[in-house]
Amino acid sequence: MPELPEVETVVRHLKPDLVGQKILSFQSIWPKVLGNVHKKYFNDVIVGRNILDVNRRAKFIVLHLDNGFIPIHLRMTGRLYTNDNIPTAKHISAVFRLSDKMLIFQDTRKFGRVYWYDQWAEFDQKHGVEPLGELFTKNWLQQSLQGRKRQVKALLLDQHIIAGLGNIYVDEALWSARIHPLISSNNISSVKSNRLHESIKVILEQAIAYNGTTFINFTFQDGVPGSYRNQLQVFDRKGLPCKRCETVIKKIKAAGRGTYFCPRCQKI
DNA sequence: CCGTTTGTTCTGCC
DNA sequence: GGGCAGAACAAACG
Repeated sequence: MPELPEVETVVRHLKPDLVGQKILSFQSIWPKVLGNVHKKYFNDVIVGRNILDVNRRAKFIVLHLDNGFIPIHLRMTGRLYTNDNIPTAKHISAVFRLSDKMLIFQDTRKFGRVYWYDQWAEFDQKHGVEPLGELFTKNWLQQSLQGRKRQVKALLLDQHIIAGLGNIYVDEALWSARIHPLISSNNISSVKSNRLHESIKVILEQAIAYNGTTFINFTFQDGVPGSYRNQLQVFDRKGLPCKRCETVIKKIKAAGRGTYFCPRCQKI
């Protein structure tokens, strides 16, 4: 379940491998892998094009071509990696044949999708503010919370508002800022809002530094796994003592997701 | 069969 | 009609 730090990690690993490569062919193994474009058109528009850059927007890995953009969403179980040969692994959704390697999209549950946009703005405007970008200020967060009456966890998971946070890092950030996941966003004080702002930034930056968390069995091509799992303070700690006050961590449903919090540190 | 996962899409309520 | 909550959905697995 890759979130912002995991997608960022994938991008940083793939970028040197992909920039400068030419797309020779594209093969969709899983018929529904293309999200917003037909196979024939996609083939026509990308074959022979060069990869100029690779970056991240929200939870998308974006290949920048000289005539448009290929955003790839991993959803829950997607993996993107390069390989010298045609892959023999199971659950391959798609393969890009490049100048001197293969780009493999492997996805056990097949929720992941590949998209096509010829205009950056059309893709970009679908997503909210980047929590590590310049627009994510203390003021912005405070107004975004104050101006709505939504459960704060649901608000933070809403990709149209903030782009890139998922279940794990929302729970971590709310614990760190001592905010109950179900509190209505307009009832969050400016002190807590500022604390949340800081928590989100620090947690995401640290998770990136650790190459992310959430790939349970994930290793990169060079065998390095994401190790932020060892830094988690509250997620997946149901029944264990809070690391701040030793109260037993509870698990509830919030925004339809399993949600971990400390009932003493995070009061409504 | 059920629960779990993400983000989109829908339905229904106020 | 907007804002919101919650359910359904796409798929696979244990």
